[in-house]
Amino acid sequence: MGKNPWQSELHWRREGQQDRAHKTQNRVLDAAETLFFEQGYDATSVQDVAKQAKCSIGSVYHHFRDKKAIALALFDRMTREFELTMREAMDPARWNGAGIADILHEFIEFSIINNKTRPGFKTAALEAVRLDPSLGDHFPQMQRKANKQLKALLLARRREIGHPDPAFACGYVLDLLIALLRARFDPHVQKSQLSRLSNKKFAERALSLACSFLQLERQEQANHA
Amino acid sequence: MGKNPWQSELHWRREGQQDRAHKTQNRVLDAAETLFFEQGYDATSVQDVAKQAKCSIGSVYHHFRDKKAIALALFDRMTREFELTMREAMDPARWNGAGIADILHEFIEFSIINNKTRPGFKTAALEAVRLDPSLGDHFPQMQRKANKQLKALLLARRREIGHPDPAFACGYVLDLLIALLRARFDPHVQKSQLSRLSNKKFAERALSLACSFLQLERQEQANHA
DNA sequence: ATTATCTATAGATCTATAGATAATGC
DNA sequence: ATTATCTATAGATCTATAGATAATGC
Repeated sequence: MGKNPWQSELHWRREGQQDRAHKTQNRVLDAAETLFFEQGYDATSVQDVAKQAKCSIGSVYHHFRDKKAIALALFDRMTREFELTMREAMDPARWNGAGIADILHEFIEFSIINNKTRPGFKTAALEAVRLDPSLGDHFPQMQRKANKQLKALLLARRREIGHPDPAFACGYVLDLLIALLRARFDPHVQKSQLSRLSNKKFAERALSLACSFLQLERQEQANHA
Repeated sequence: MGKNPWQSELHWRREGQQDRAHKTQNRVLDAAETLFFEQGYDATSVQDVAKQAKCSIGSVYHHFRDKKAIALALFDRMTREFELTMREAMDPARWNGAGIADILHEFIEFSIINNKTRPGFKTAALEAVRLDPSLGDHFPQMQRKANKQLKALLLARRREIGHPDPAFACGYVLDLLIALLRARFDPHVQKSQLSRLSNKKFAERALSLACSFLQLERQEQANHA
């Protein structure tokens, strides 16, 4: 019997020893990412995942303890990617000389791109939490952390802000932008006037709304873009 | 064999002849509304629904052709309720003497209440569309219609609006409010600063944001509330 | 007499495992 | 020698139906 293969760092995924092991695991996760997003976790059978990953169902179960483990490993993979991106993006050094408008502009652009390339992120997170409620705080916490860092970047430039309560205003503006982005990109949401605008126009309007709410004084827009 | 019992107006639901038939059907739909919202359609078995509705699985299948039919009938029931409410709420006669701020205030309050009493509405709609893609436009169309009527109510008061493009501004403001409401009430969304505000504060801020975007001239707020 | 309800179960998945076969890399 | 892959299948649901029993209301 030897040691329990599931007692690795990620207890739900086998620690592969060969090269093809890692490749197969990633193919399985890619397949799951696609299918869980398109059809949902419950409506996707492990057989479906195996087929899409071009391997057998036995192989899937060799690498993942059970179906749930696939979803959890997928969430883990996405989380790592997201945190890596955030660490880079939020580095204060990157933003020397940039104004609030620049930062918000970049945030909007980044979110638009991210929503296109990783449409299944939110779905995967929700599924993971449903399957393992002990994860319940992980995703919100991660987002809250990103929000906090972003807010700090803005507040470091509070001289630009005309709003009487800069701390509140920054938080509110970020919530507002996130809400707008979701309204536009979440496929679960009705198509509205927001989705009829071009990406460019949408970004423009969102930015100008945010700037006017903050009552920015010097509109030093996009001088590094 | 007689005539096909499913060939009624709602082809997925049996036309009940007795009193208890209607009661049972409604109990089944109530059960489905609860369980589909809590666990999702796929994760809920027909057995679960029968148990929650306090009837047998055979009874469920007597009234509904298959599991899918339950979800479609539920969507149908919710849609009818929603349209009825809308018809009343949007009646222009109801709004004689009211200003834009009054209307928006009421819209926000109504949405808050509705989100509490019918949390499963959106979920049910999404499930219905997933099960029968030919319904794909029904829900967005309904929302678009409601939006249009609301927009008309606002535009009938365009004298109050200072924004240079009132038509665009009204559409944008409604999208904005809907996005904010979703960000606050959609359980699928992270808790943010928005959810930490009290309902009253939240409504206040949202309203004031909307009014300032429209550049309302006479702020005749809540003179009938 | 007709309609609604119940119990029991056939048949179709779907998850997960067992055991045989093939590939890897020390 | 060890690790990964495959095929075949046991066992657990879950959907949907058949057929018997009970309630309704003309």
